Amino acid sequence: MTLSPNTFTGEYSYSLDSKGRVNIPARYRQVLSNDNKNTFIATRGQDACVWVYPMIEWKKIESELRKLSSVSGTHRTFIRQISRSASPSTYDKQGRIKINPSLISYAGLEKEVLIVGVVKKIEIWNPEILKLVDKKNMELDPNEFNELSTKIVI
Amino acid sequence: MTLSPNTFTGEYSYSLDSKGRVNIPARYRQVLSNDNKNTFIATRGQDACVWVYPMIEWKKIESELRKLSSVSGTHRTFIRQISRSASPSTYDKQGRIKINPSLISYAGLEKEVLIVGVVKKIEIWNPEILKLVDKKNMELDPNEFNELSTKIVI
DNA sequence: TAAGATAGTGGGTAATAGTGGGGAATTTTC
DNA sequence: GAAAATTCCCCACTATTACCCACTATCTTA
Repeated sequence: MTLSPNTFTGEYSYSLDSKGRVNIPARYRQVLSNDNKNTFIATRGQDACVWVYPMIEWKKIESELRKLSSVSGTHRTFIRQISRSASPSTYDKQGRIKINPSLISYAGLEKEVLIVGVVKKIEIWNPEILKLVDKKNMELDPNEFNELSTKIVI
Repeated sequence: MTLSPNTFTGEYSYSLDSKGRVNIPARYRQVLSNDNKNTFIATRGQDACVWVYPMIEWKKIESELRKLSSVSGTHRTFIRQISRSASPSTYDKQGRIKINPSLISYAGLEKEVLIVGVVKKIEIWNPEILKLVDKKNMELDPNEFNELSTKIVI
């Protein structure tokens, strides 16, 4: 039952408690490689959700950001936008990480929360919002979908 | 919870006290390598904010300055600008550094202050001003921005 | 199907982090 | 050289966080 390390699939319904903690599904914790030091980085998703990277994966992004130059205004803005919402959290004895308040409000999270594994990272959604976003996307980009399907064979 | 040394992410809301002191977030102090000797260098940002470098990172900038002839004209001007207003500050027992009055007025800082980790350095903003700057930047170069994000963010 | 093990949820408490201010030491100014 | 101002170091209070324990639900295995 050992899948590829640091690879997340499947979805789970968990709860966000009053202290802003969410459980990372046991299966996700089990596939984490040791060099992650039980640590994830939570940040704003492109969609209205929270993206959670295992530490190793985030470091790749970080090293790309380091290569950008502060001489360029666009680069500065870009670095700031990505970096400002990123905060690390090591999971506790019960397997929970802390999501900070600004991320919770960005993603509109309430008590019931949907955790979705999207291969390299994990998404945390308000299930209501995901339902809406899904619906909209399906209507919007049937073409892009077709295009994708020629590239990726399942 | 040990991420890369001397790397700053996330944002924090702190206050600038009547003596011109701001707290450096505990998490930032924790990732500092020892050779920084608890010292930061505060200087004018390219945007309307204060840039705060850990000492080690600042030394790299100084060495760029010494190699002036080998870098481009813009780069040279850039380095000179930030170098001339730079002043070091070692944080006190409570983790605060002193920001000198000319920097405070340059960045338009008031009591409430936003501290943003931008990977190699730290920015200190008046939150109102950052909001305006953000808005302007987003409108300015959406294309380059998207290009960057497809390359770097996964 | 019973019993042990594992997983998820909630909450209390000790330790840490942030804020404000006092007073000694040092520098500046007249 | 004395007074004033500034800087630096320390202490104290409060809010927040991280850590720990306990309970329940679910899954596994005999």
